[in-house]
Amino acid sequence: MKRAAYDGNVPIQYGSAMPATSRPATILEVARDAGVSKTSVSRYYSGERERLSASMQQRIAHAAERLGYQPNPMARGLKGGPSGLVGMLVADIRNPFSVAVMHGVEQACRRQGLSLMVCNTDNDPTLERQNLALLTSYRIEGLIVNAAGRHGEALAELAGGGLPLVLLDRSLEGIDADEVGLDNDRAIDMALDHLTERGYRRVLFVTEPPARASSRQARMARFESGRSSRGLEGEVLSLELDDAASLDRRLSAFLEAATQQPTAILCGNGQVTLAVTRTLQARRVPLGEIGLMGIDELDWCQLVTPGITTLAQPTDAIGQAAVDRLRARQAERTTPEPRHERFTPTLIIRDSTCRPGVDAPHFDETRP
Amino acid sequence: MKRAAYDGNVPIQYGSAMPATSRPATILEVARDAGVSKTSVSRYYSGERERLSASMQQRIAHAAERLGYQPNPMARGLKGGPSGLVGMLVADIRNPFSVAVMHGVEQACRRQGLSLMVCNTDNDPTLERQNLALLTSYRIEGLIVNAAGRHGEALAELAGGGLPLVLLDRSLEGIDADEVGLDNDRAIDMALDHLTERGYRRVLFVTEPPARASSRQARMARFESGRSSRGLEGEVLSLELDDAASLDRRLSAFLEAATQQPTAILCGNGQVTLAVTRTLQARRVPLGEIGLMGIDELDWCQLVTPGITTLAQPTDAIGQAAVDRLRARQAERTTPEPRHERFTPTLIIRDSTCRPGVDAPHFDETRP
DNA sequence: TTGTATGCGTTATCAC
DNA sequence: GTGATAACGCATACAA
Repeated sequence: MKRAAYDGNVPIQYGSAMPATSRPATILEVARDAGVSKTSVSRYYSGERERLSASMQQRIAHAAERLGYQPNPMARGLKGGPSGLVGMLVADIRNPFSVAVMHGVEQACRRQGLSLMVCNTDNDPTLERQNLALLTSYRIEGLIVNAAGRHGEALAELAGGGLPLVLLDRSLEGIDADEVGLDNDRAIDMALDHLTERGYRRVLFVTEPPARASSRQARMARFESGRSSRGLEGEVLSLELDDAASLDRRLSAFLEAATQQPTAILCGNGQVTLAVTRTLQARRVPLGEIGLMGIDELDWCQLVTPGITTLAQPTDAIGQAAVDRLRARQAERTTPEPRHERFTPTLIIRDSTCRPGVDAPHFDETRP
Repeated sequence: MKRAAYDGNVPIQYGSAMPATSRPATILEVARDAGVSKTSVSRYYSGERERLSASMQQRIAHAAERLGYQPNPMARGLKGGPSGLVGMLVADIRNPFSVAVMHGVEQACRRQGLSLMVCNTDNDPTLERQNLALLTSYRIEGLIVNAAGRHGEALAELAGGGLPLVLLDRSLEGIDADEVGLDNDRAIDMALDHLTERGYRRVLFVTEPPARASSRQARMARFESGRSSRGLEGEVLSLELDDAASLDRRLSAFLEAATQQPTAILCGNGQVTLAVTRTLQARRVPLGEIGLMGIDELDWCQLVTPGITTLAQPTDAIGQAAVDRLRARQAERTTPEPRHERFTPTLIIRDSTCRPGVDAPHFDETRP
């Protein structure tokens, strides 16, 4: 059934590329305007441009520009074609590390001609499920997950259903998916080596509860084994960061314990570093004399006197790798062996790990 | 406008309910399984549930759950129905302020049963245009923009075409859109009042180049008028933040100028505060003696000795207001008078604006 | 209350 | 090379 609006006289003379109506132009309108069939226009936009005659290409290009035509991804998606969409599930959008990786993912997607659809779960399993449903409903071609990881079943099913899946900074049992993230063992080793070298003999590892995140477990486990193998004293402190009072109490208890050993604190991630630094400052704890070191580099780590030593993750590379894995999975029809890609952090030494009178203050290269 | 499909009344179940095939179930399959027509299933999910008999509701619900059915938003969108999608254009996803507002927007959307699609433009006009095309191609029902604002034409066209548009922290000439953001005049006044009260008589306002962002212009203009009306000395320093050397040079020139007046620096936004703080620390400038104050509250402002005084924006409220404006525009068919919503910041006083020997050190309530 | 028929914009399968 | 036509999954007038 033809509608009058489509018959013949498509309005003319738009200066710029602007649709006639508020509604975007359709492939049919372009076809009419160019005097060709829908099929040809479709071919023009579906990578079969070479199979069209030069004159037809001209006409289509011209008409499309005049009408401001732009293929409708909805309609494309309906037909089951590639959506050009990659989904990403982020546990906490306000976490700078997540944002940094997201930025890397986004850049990589752009280079591949893909669009990224990000969903924040706010660490809420319900939201995680809803967002998962939303993403799949848009027929994403791949999914990058950096979320709590309850409901592994849902993810497992998606992966089993053939959706390329990459786990970021997480691993999930029984899931056939690629993993990309920090080399946690290496990171902890680097941290312990550095602290040992600086003369600290007693170390507290502070982490958020590891139950829900495998990377936290990995770091914690490596810390324990690495600490004892190096003959260091110390322990692990695992708690929710929103409970500032508890953190203060337990941190103080550790620091005030009767011991002569030089003491340091190692923070399991950036959020922990923030919370711990707050507490230490409130207690007027002298940084350096009490060592402080964190995983994840943040804007302010060089600003807090005397500068906080960190292990910086290569976030852009991690994001890029995640997208690469997705593409690789997409290319091979056969599901390959799940592959794990682990990145080595960069040690940024500042004076929070410089004991006064023992080492000469380190020159902070990141300082202007 | 009905939007029953995603209002949360329909639990989306993974795990127990999963289609046999990897491809999601369609409305037709549910209809078959339940022994009813497509239409009835459609009605069930389109807010006309009450008009169906109880037994039919039962059968549909059961079948849908068994098959893991979930309406396909692509197909829905094709028919021109409400997409349930709100778009957001962000200039810089790594800017904590933008992320904070985004989080507020997201929460508000969730409460309204809307989904949010965020696009980062990385301050790149080309990307801005591409992302704009992407968003519109998904038939978003409203657009929240916090981006550079070149290509105002494209936005103007969209708004003219009836797309509800909200400008965040920006205004664009000749655009008929709502605006939500900080009350810039009030913020600057509060800052100048505070600095004056603390005895500073000479103030430098540091801002990124205001050409592309109206809020920067507004703050700058108000600063100039407010400064002179208060009889304060000072000037405006406008520069790109990536040029650290230039910032260092010009900042030093200002501070070292021969004058007896107590001097302070006011930072136009969080990014500026970060860059300026870096420079001051490198120069070993004593904060407080030289006043420092910033617009935007950041994680680390309380950590940098002796704590940086800031004006905190109510980011959640701003995000919520943006979505509210969108809904209001959506409701009224007639385009109402563009409305501007301006929020008052909260002054968080720390010791970077406490001159030694003049005021007793302020007790920082944000410190534990 | 429930079902039938049609169109939304696109791509794939044919035919010419 | 190019074009007609049938799906794709859903919503909606319209019919019963």
